[in-house]
Amino acid sequence: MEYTVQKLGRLAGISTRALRYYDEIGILKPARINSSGYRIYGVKEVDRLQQILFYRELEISLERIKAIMNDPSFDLNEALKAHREQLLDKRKQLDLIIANVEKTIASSEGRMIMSDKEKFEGFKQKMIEDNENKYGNEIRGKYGNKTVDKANEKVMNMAQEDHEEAGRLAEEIKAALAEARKTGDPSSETAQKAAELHKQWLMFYWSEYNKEAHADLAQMYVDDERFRKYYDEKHPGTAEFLRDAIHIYTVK
Amino acid sequence: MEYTVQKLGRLAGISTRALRYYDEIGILKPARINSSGYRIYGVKEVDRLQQILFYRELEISLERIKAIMNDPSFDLNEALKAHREQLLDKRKQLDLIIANVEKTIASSEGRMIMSDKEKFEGFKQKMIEDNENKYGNEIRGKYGNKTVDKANEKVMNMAQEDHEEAGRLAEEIKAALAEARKTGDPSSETAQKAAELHKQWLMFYWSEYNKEAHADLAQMYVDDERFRKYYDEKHPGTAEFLRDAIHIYTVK
DNA sequence: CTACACCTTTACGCAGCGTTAAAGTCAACC
DNA sequence: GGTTGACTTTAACGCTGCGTAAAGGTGTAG
Repeated sequence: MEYTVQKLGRLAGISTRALRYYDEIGILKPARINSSGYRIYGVKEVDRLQQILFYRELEISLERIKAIMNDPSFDLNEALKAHREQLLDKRKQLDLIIANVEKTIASSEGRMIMSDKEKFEGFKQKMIEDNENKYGNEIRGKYGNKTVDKANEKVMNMAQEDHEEAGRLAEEIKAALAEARKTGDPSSETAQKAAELHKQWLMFYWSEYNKEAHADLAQMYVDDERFRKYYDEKHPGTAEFLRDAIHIYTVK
Repeated sequence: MEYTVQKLGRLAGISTRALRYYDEIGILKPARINSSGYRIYGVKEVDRLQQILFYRELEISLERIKAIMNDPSFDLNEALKAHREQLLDKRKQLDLIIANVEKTIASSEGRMIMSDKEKFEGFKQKMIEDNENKYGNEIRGKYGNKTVDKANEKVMNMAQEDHEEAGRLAEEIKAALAEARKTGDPSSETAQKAAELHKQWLMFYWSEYNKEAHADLAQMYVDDERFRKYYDEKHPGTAEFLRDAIHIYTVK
């Protein structure tokens, strides 16, 4: 069977330009050139093109493909088996990404909540690791994995309504805190109410309440820049005020 | 948390050049520029970059990503669903290519014949031309579709271990054949053992054994140049010898 | 004060083609 | 045998997503 550029292109699903380019760079030369200068490809070229496409599917550069295929020690069978393995790996990766997209869809429809980390699961990027280490691990080490992990777990699986409810609670806490700060007294009634609200809010994320952990968390709000920023946004010192209120609350 | 180019690059697993490029094309601008002209990125930019990488993994051009992320009426949900469809398509195509590799392996081992069209299955989005293969169709007509198709099906679904086991068997057959050929007698014990091994090997690919089909296949090994080549590689006449041995084996 | 690792802009290079442009070829139908 | 229309050719520039200098400024540790 003989093919002109377009016929081979249609057969293989690539453009005529690509075939001419392959000729140009010497990775796939036609079997012969006819009297009018047309490129004519034969059976061997078809097979070679198939090989090229296999490699290209693995995102190997044409340069390297050429080197590989011109290597006299090139073992077709071995190469094919390697292809199979690599393609199976690729499929696994793809499955991860598909799972990710599905989770993201669920998340965008409010059926699920994703942690930032989850959002990027499936992408080979090592990513946040370094960063996670700086803060995440530090805090984990200090306050224990269980507390943080359980919170994460619950946050991740929490239904949307819960999230909204928690959001309302968070607003209430903010309001109560703003009110309480005017008194300047963390043991005041409003301050203690804020601490109580904070406990309730926490219970959306923690599986079980524990005074010590609550007190530790309050300290974390002061120690960790990101948390502190959240509370101190409008009124500096709020994080510390909340910590004090919670510390009083937890020993009562 | 604030990041310079290199820090953010390390965080996200991309180059500083890429970050400058993203700034240049306006897809990701730093939160601010410090007094020395350094790019400083903040939390929002980190999130945005993660989004960008997410889209990029889905093989969307930066141009489109930019449009997507700048368009306030962009429907995330719709886009995600479209992405999912594309990814599922991609997986289907990948499965086709994997099946293609499996078939090509079978073909290179002489267990199967592929039409030119088949060789590119999975690479093309659409199958357009019916490009008839001289051999494939001929032999299908001659020996029946069922035999060949069933073999294909099984090859495609075959598990890894089976494949390796089959490979070992193929080696055994080769060895037995080489041994048997010395006797020159296809009815000799070693020749019959080779035929028996060949049957076992076949059973990796056929769903059920059938003496007639086995005998037909043996004849095919002689008739078809490509199969014959595989067996005659070292010792011409081996294909015929095997055929004779199998013919004797199948009437026993 | 000196390393040295960072940062900046400018600018050319590269793969793997897509895309004209200008011109020749082939088969079919009139 | 002439025209059409789908094919082919070479030559050349364009595009994306950066890599890779080059030439210089900055930050900080020793």
